[in-house]
This record gives sequence, structure tokens and C-alpha cells, in this order.
Amino acid sequence: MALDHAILVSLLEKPGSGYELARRFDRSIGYFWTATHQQIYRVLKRMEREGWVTAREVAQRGRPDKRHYAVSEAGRAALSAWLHEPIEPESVRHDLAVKIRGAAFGDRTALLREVERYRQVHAARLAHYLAGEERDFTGPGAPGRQDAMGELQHVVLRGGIAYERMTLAWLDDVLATLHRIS
Amino acid sequence: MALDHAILVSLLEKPGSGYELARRFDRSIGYFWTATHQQIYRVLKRMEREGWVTAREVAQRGRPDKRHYAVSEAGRAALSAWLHEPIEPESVRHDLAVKIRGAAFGDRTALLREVERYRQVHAARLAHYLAGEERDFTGPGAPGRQDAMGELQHVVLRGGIAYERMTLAWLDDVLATLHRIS
DNA sequence: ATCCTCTATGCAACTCGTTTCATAGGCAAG
DNA sequence: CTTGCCTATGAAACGAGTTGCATAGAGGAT
Repeated sequence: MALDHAILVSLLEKPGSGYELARRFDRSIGYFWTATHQQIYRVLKRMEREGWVTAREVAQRGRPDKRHYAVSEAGRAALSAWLHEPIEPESVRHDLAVKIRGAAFGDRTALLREVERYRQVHAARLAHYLAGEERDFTGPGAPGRQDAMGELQHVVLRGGIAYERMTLAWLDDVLATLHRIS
Repeated sequence: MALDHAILVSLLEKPGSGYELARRFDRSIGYFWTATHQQIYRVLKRMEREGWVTAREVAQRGRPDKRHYAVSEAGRAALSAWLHEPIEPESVRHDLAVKIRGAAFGDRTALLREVERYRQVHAARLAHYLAGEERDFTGPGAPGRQDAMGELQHVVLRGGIAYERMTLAWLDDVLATLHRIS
């Protein structure tokens, strides 16, 4: 149950409302942790009850009021404790791998189209990551070498980039294999 | 909800009991789809009701009876239909990535130990995959070039190998980064 | 003798995550 | 002037997945 901690990290990097968090989970954080606004609102309420975050109502003109959240000392302590816990093995679920093995018993050309579409998605994602890296971690505006937060964000992004490159190479392997056996 | 289809594929590759399936989900299939025996038994029952699989009671000596499952024509059709459906984007959840970004606000040496342990797990997994490849896909007993099932199983395994290699390289990057900022 | 593990299946309770619906004002496009 | 999107939050229901417990005989270890 690391959603709690993902939210804590995001709020530590920058406090904000549930809505703002939900948007971050569609972008930067969402690269390695997905969550809907429903989940986020529910978890924020629970964490507020437990005293991990504090909320502040912010009235706005022309817009609905919002609840601005920040991490409390108890929240920091909870995150720190979690960092010491061993990582439980992540449960893997790759639809595409199931489909590939399933293609031995079904329509292989249908899979081929799917793989090509899938490849485009990952190519776009790689381009997106690279643009983000260019924007945030190179050039004059880049964080300094001693900026721990920036360095850690960057190494996670590099992980995403490596993953996408690996995936693209593998998908080419899959396409070549599908062509070979047909 | 691809667990149904993962079970169908596994049963098409080789029919068997729920218990046998559960063991496969601890090995080959488990490389890209995890499932507990509870889930498997439940889904098998449901698929039997829906007519996707047929069951046959097998009495055994010195062991509990078992229910041997095989995929029906309706099950094959359901799998084929699923192969034509577009793959929905997989929801990503990387505890380690959350922890790495969380390390900006907590104990970095604790994370370092965790990453090293994590690295060992992935090194072992890579060795395991490579041993499986050596055993099943090289040498004289290897499936022929025209064996679609073997070729497709192999390309999925190559994906796992590529993933582990990429992960190991990235974890080295993470370790170097952690050392650099401390 | 007793404990543990393996085979083999299943119920019940629970947690986590997704989907659908609801509210409500502002703003832009057609 | 109506339709739809954006901000902002939330309830309710559902579905998927996990954990704990139960049963039960065979065989091996201590």
C-alpha cells in the first residue's frame, strides 16, 4: 500500500490540493504510480484523520474552494519508517506477454497490429520522457549536482527512459519473430 | 481482467489441475502474471460455469482427487476475441521509484541497503531466466524454427531477460547517484 | 511419536482500485 | 444559447486481489 507514501512524497516535493495531486498523477508521478482522483481524495481524508497531513481550506474567486494539504511531522516520520521496510516483490501483470503466448492458438495478424500500435505508444512515451529530461535536467535551469531532490527525480526519470528504450527494442524483436513464423 | 486469458493460454499450452496451474504461476507464467491459488480456483470455477473450460475428476491413490481442466471451443473463441481487443494501458506501480524520490526527505543510507538487496534479487532472476533459456531454447532439444508456440514462449522470455538486464544497469545508476549525493 | 512438507481444493473476510454518478460555477466555441 | 470542458470535491457500488483459515491423507525428518 504505497499510494499513501507516493502522495506523501509528492506533497513533500510540493504541497497542494487533491485535484492538483490528481493531475501530477497523470504526469510526473504517474510515470511510476497511477491513481485516480477518487483514490487520492479518499487517501487524503484518511491521512488527515491519522494526522499525517494537515489541510487548509482555500477560498477562490470564480472557482470552487479547495483544500490545500501539507505533510505533518507525523507524516514525515511515517514515510521515513516506510523507507526502512523491505520492498515486497512487485506483482507483475503484462497483458501483452499473455497475448503473445496466446497468439500460438489464435489470429497472429491481429496481434501484429496490436504490437505495432503498442510500439507507437511506447515511442511516444519515450519522446515525452526525453522532452521532460531536456526541459528539467539539462541546460542552465538544471538543478545543481548537490540538489538531492533533483538528482533523485532525474535518476527515476532515467529509469523510465531506459525502460522505454528496452521495451522498443524488445517489441522489434517480437515483430521480427511474428514475421518469421508466419 | 486478463487472468482468465492467462489461465486459458496456460491450459492450451498444457491442460492440468488448478494446483498444477498455481505452480506454473510460480514459474514460467508467473514471470509476467502473478496469481495465488485462491484466484485460480475461483476463476476456474467461473470459467467452467461459462463453458470456457471443461473439468474431469481424476481419482488418485495416496493423494487427494484432482479436477483436470481443458479449454473448450468456447474458451478458444473467447481467447481469440480477446486477442482482437486493444490492450488497455497497464497501470504502473514501482515501489522502488517512490522510495527513491522519498529518499530526498529521509534516510538515504537505508535506501542504499534496500537498493543493494533489490539488485541481488534481480541478478538472481536474470540468472534464473538465462538458465531457463539455456535449458529450453538452445541445444539439440530446442524447438524448431517453425514451432510457433516455442518461438513465442522464447520471445517472451527474451523480454524478461532484457527487462532484468535493463533493471540491473539502472540500479547501478541509482547506486552511483546515491553515492554521489552523500 | 511428533512435526513438517507436499498434494489438492475451497470458504470467508478484507483491502485496494475502478467506475459511475452528482454537484456547481466559469469560460470558450459553435 | 447550448453544448462541452475545466476546476474542485465527494458518495456509492462494484470488481479484483490478498490473507487467513480449514480439511485431509501420504511421506519424510527428528
